Amino acid sequence: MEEQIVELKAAILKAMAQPTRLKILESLRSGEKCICEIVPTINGEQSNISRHISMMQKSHLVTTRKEGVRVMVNVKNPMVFDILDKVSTILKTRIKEQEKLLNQI
Amino acid sequence: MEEQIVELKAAILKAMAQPTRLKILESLRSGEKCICEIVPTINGEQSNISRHISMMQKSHLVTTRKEGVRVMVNVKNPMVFDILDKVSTILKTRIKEQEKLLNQI
DNA sequence: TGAGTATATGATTTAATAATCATATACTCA
DNA sequence: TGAGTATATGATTATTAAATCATATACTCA
Repeated sequence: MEEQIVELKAAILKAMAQPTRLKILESLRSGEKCICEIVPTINGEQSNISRHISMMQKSHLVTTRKEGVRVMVNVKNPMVFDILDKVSTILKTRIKEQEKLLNQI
Repeated sequence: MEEQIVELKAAILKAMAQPTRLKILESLRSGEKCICEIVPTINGEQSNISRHISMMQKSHLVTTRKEGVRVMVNVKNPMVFDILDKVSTILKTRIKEQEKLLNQI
């Protein structure tokens, strides 16, 4: 696989691989939200969330549009949620395995 | 969603979100490989690859076992490949869209 | 127009990452 | 046992990331 492609793929994953950004994405499962709604939902700092959204926009993970003074954010490709679901499943599987090991003691 | 859970999910994604680690994972699609095989396959530096594999092991993404002097590596949960596939699809979709825009010029 | 609300961004600090070189460790087999 | 191969790791360097505070910008509406 070519270097450029690998880097583009890594960038997509990287844009998801951060707690604050994960929370933002999860909060967008229900659809488009303005930043002013996301901030209290995930209980974050406005400037920090603004930066993370700007980062995800540059990574083509979310789209934004202005509505008056507000900035509406949406996930560009819903397949992102499929990835988040898979990550959840991987985590659940892992925790179940750890529980099994514990029960053997 | 609880902070701990979000951090665990982010850690899983982070373990994938790096070009060298992506290459290592891709090289493991065909199954278990020793590090000495991975190094020339992805054309990387031994010490660097060793560190990345150690990192992915700590993140529970891969498992390793010793076979003589060799260390055999395998992806722990094949669902990781599903995620990589989705990332590919997202990237392809994006590039197709960009092509469409170009054709409008 | 001016107050109020929403968002962006400069500056700073702290921490984490990735790569590289050199070297140590561990195992195998002649 | 000793050479050769495979892997790990300490030390270093350079880069990037994340959070925070303060402030700037932009839009709306009374």
